[in-house]
Amino acid sequence: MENKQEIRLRFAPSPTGYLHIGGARTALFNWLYARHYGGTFVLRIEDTDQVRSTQEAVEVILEGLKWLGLDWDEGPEKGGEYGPYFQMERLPLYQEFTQKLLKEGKAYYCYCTREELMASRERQSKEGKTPKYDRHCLNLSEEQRKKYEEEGRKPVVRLKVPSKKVIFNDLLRGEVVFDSEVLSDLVILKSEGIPTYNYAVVVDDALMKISHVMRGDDHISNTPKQILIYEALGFSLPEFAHLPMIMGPDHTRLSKRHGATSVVEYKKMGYLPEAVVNYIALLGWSSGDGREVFSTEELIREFTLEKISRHAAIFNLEKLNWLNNEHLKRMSVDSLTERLIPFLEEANYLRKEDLSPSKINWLKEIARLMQGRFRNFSQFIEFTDYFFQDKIDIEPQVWESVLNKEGVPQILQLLKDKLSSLEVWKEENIENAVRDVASSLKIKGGEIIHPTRVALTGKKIGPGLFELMAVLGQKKAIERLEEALKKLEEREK
RNA sequence: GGCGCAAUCGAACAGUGGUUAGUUCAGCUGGCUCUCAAUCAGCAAACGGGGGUUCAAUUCCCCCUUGCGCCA
Repeated sequence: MENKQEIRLRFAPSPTGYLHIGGARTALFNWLYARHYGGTFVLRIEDTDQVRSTQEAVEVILEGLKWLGLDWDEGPEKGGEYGPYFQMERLPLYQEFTQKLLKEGKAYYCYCTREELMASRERQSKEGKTPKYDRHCLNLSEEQRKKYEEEGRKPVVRLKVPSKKVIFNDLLRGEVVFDSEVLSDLVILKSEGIPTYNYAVVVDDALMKISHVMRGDDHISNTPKQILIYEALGFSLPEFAHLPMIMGPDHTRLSKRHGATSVVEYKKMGYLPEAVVNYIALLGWSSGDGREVFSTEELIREFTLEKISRHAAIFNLEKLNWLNNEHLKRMSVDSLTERLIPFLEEANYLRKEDLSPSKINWLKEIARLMQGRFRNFSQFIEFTDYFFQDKIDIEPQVWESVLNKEGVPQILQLLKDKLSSLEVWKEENIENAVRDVASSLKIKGGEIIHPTRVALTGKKIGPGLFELMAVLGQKKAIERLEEALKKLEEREK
């Protein structure tokens, strides 16, 4: 009890692509656990797949983690006392432990070629057995070894797998039992001296003193192999917890087919990182009391293993949209405005150098009007174009259904005159003006408000008209009314 | 094919050996005479099947099915 083990978790992605939603969720749960218990979060890059690993992928993964706010205590760009944190820089370590296993007779060189292995496998299948390595090279004589070497064969190293039941306790699922009889003598070091996945993971997790291995449940079947390696190496076992997977709406593994699966794409689309974190936390975890909107700090506080579910979850964009909106609503107008600016620039709605204090105040007004009325910043851009562009487009359908109607020209004409004469352009005065026009024409407010909104914004929906007009400004409002009147007149002819 | 993991409304989660099986998203209906993508109210919607154990099973056990994964 006295030397209570330090809590250390890790996220160990392969840099063969972007950081996808599933990987992000695994990273998040490890990070949350580490942060909740005051442990250490390690990032390790598993780049032993030399064909598919790229430097760009490393960068994109780091970018994704940083954007989500999942900071690591040890790993790339940070270092740490258990480095290096790239597996390709750890090759000598794997060699060292392989030599040890070889010396102890727990592993052996295997010179079998692919063809020989396939032939053996086929033979076994024919006999109705489950194919596994036939241990042809287990007890090679020096002579035979030399002969193979002379033939130019490059050996792999295999672990001599003892016959036994491998039992481990999964923190989420309880006892899981595998019979090692179904396992072949697995390759731990490939002929080029590169470790296999299962071997590198074990050496690294052990050397990096990882206390809890938390990963997707697609690794459950790898766990017995890894345990055998731990045992051969004489390392003590970490705790294991296998998280349920995240699937696409068609219940298949999340992939490009399902649209945006890269975390960075959500950044581009204008989702808040804290909302994405909140959402993926909800994929497999719950507070138990029905609350769903959590800040990242709250997640750290509340996160425990007991509340993780065991079955696969399906990624649902609708719910992310809702959650993003909830986070948006909880934001101050100031920080909302700040987050908006990069997207406004991207859309060419403004330039950074034009950001005067008065312009920023105006942006804040727009943000205040729109807060809660959009799901992500891309949508904000789409919904607010009329504030930023000189000309607006009115969809033919909208034009027909709202503006191209009997009485509308008269209404807009009257309103335009009335608004032109307004000396103080503020919400209250605008509302009075509109209501006056309505009562002088003996029509309901809505009959004037709807066509006016379309004339000014090109949209049938949006913020309350009077506050919208106040922010839009007198000049633009009148110009657009004129524009609409002109077009209506042309239609008449 | 072998082995493993899982199974509650369309989706995400709660929950219980006896409950009108709950919440959120989406859907639908209605209110808000200023629209909805805002907001409020309401409706609909689930314990995969079969055996046990038990007075009683959605809940515990077994089998099947289905889904997913790993290996081949």
